[in-house]
Amino acid sequence: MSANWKNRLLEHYRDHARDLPWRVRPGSNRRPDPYHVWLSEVMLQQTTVATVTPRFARFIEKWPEVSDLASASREVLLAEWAGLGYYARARNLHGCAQQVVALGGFPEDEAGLRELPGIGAYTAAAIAAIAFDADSVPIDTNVERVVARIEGIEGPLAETRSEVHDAARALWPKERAGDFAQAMMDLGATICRPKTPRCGECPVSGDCAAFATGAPEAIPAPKVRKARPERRGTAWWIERDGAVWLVRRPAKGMLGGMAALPGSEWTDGAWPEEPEQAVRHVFTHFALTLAIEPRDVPPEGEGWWQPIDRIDEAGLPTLYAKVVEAMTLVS
DNA sequence: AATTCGGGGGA
DNA sequence: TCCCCAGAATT
Repeated sequence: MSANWKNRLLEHYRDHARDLPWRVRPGSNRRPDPYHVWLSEVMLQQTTVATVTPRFARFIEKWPEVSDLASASREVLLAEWAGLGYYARARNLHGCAQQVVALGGFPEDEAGLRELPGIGAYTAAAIAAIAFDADSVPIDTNVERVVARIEGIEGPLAETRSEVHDAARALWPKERAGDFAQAMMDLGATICRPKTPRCGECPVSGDCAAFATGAPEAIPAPKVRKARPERRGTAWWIERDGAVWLVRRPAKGMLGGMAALPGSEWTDGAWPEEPEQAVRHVFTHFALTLAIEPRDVPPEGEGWWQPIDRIDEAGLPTLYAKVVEAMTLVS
């Protein structure tokens, strides 16, 4: 047992690392595939490991190399992303893959990676450290929470973020920065959890200021949450010969570029009359109740007839998948 | 500095 | 129900 908490953390990581498909074993001589590291990091932005794991496998099976992803069509890529949310990630993923191919490979330093679409401060540092063994400091919410607790930095992260980041950069080791990052993230995900930390299993609790207070879960302070507005809208269900009329949403904004059912705008007001059928879907910053209105004739504009028995191939985001679910349960 | 972007796992 | 997740881009 090492006296230094950073070494104890790395030893704990060596013995208890989560076995994730985009990883190599800690201490391995091999480096992970930069394509795998990049794809997993983008998928994991605001998305849990449990959700990402099966979707990552499907992407790699479908597009084994970054060049395969670059040459895929935008529509097919978005359809494969359907249900994962934050669809700007999928649009940027496509552009990023094409730039990487044009560059002849991934940039190996943080600054080069940061230039690519969909790669921000965290992801650039993570790829540089994990794939290329750079001494960068990837700070995600796990790292923020673990550092805030070890250092005893109280208050909501919105107020303490710069202090926490300074502390993280100060304590981060120059060697094995990628292993240290993954060790910190595993600790945050499995032991140093937001609500009920398992300090009894933690290899560094003896060096943790939050543990010493007796209420480690109180750091960081919970964020103040805004109320979620209610919105309403209508989706048109236009069915003919076993097919339904779909449209593609505008490239930017909510569900940008995704396949969708046609319909009205979403507004704060009520409907003229209460709908017979509706689905409810909760987004991060508003909740939507979407009335389903059967129609006979497609609206003006682009669209296509999608066979309902092959609706999966359209790649509908979850909101519209719920509508399809509701309409096909009836018949 | 605030807001906009999805969705689901797990308590 | 509610919280939170390997954040980025835009305003």
